[in-house]
Parts: sequence; structure tokens; C-alpha cells
Amino acid sequence: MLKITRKVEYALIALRHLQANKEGQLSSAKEIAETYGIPQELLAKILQRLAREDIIIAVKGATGGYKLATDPNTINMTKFFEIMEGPMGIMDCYFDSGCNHLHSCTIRTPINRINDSIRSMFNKMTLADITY
Amino acid sequence: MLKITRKVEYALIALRHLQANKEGQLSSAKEIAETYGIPQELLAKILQRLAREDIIIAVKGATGGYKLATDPNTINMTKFFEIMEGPMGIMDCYFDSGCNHLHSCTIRTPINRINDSIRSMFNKMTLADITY
DNA sequence: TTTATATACGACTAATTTAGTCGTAGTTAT
DNA sequence: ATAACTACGACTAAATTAGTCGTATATAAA
Repeated sequence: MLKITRKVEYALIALRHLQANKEGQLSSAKEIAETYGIPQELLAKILQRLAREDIIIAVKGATGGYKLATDPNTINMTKFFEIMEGPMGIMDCYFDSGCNHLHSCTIRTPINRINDSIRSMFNKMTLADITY
Repeated sequence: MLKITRKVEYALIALRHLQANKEGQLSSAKEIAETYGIPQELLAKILQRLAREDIIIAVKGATGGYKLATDPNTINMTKFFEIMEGPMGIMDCYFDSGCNHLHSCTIRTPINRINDSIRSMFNKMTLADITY
């Protein structure tokens, strides 16, 4: 628990790599994957998602690749995590589909307190805090 | 990611239940499991672990059960999580056994920064903050 | 002293989530 | 054309988490 996944790990590695590039310089998925020993296909999918969410810009074609779309200071970590892994919260309480102790559960509010703490912590952090 | 497991959820439910008991009153695994619709065997194992770690006291025999061992204010959440799920850290970096990009990994320090933030946050919380 | 009801605990299976692969299509510089 | 990219869904594999089962031991009460 409370572990980030490789998806996030790989994304952070790649973003840091792109940050180090000069303005306008592109890096391909292959290049990044090989540099850090990351499975190329997996990284490609992660970069595609980051591109879909406008965190990076994809340039297609033979000399294509990726570059940062925005200043990493403008992306807060809550948003970043949610892009990578869906809605955050250290617990979804498993109340989604027919939880049978919904009525008797006594810790829902407290758990939400934890969620809020984590959330606000990550809200105060930007991608730049992590990757610089 | 950043989700607590059912093990932790069930533990919190059970602890809150025990907290509500009068001084010295016992609750059995079965009683708690039935009250909240938790698998009894699973809860039993969780309670056994909490007992081993002296968070609760187990009383054996026919009229046995569990009760709190200490004031929940004295147990910090980091300790609690680690009892339930082993060493905490949102990322172990997968560096344990032969990570092949250890040398080239550029995000290890920043990730540790996240770890420390979460850790210190939970260090400031006690079980009582969650279960009361 | 037998029975019922507890805790204790390791081994096992099932379910879910995460990680990684593959095939195929579209884009563009050379 | 073709080589080197991005795009993306479907698929398999691996790891983690959830839950079950069997068996042993303790103890109160009939």
C-alpha cells in the first residue's frame, strides 16, 4: 500500500528526462526506454497518455518524439496521479458496488479524513517539486 | 495506488468497535465480523496480528475475545500501517533485487521526498485521529 | 469430562490489480 | 517506398491482495 506503481515511476523518469532537454528538442519513447532500461512498449503507452492529457506534446513521423507541453510547475501532483491512475484516495471504501456494510461502517468519515490529508498534501506539490 | 487495503480497513473497523466497548469488555472475532459483514477468518487473522503486536489483548477460551491494549492516542499511524502491511513508502523503487536502471535512475531522491512527506504526515497522526 | 466457543497459525486457492507484450494502423522525413 | 516514429486496443503474465480451510490449543460451562 501507499506505493506508487511503475506506471507513475516510468512517467516521472520520462518527464524528468524531457525536462533536461533543450527547448524544442524531442526524445522518442525508444530513446528514453533504452536509456533507463524501461520496457519500450509500456513506456510508449504511458507517454501516449501523457500526451492525450496535454502534459507532453507528441510529434509524429520519422523524426518524431515527445517534449514537455507545459512548465512542470503548473501541474499539481494530485492531477498527475489521477491522470496516471484514476481517482485518488487511499481508500475507495469498496462502497462502489453493493457494499454490504455500508450501513454499519463506522470508519468512513475518518478514512475520508486521511484521504483529504493526502490529497491536500499532493495538491500543494507540483510535478517540478518531484522531478527537479 | 495510495489505497489502503482491506486488511487495514478491517483493522480500523475492529479497533473502532473495541474502542466503543466498556473497560474490560471483550468482543470476539465472530461478533465483529458479523456486525460489519467482514469475512470472519480474515478478520480473525488480522486481530491475531494486532494482538501479537500488542495493540490489542487476546483472551483465549470459550468466553474469550479481544480488547484494546493501549490508548489509541499512543499508536501512530506509521507504526500501525507498518504492522499491517510492512515497511511503508509510496515506492520501494523496485531497487531491491537487481534493478537494472539503478545507476541511471534520476528520480530516486525526489521519490524519497514524497515518501518522507507521507511518512511524516502519518507520524503526526495517531490511531485515535482515525477511529474516533 | 465432554462439549461449545474461543484464539493461533500456516497452507492453500481465488480474485483482482499491475506489468508487460503484440498486432495493426496511421504519420512523416529521407 | 521505407524506415522510424506515434496511437491504441487486445491480449498474456506476474504479482499482490483477499479470502478459505484444516488443525491445534485454551477455557468456561454443562
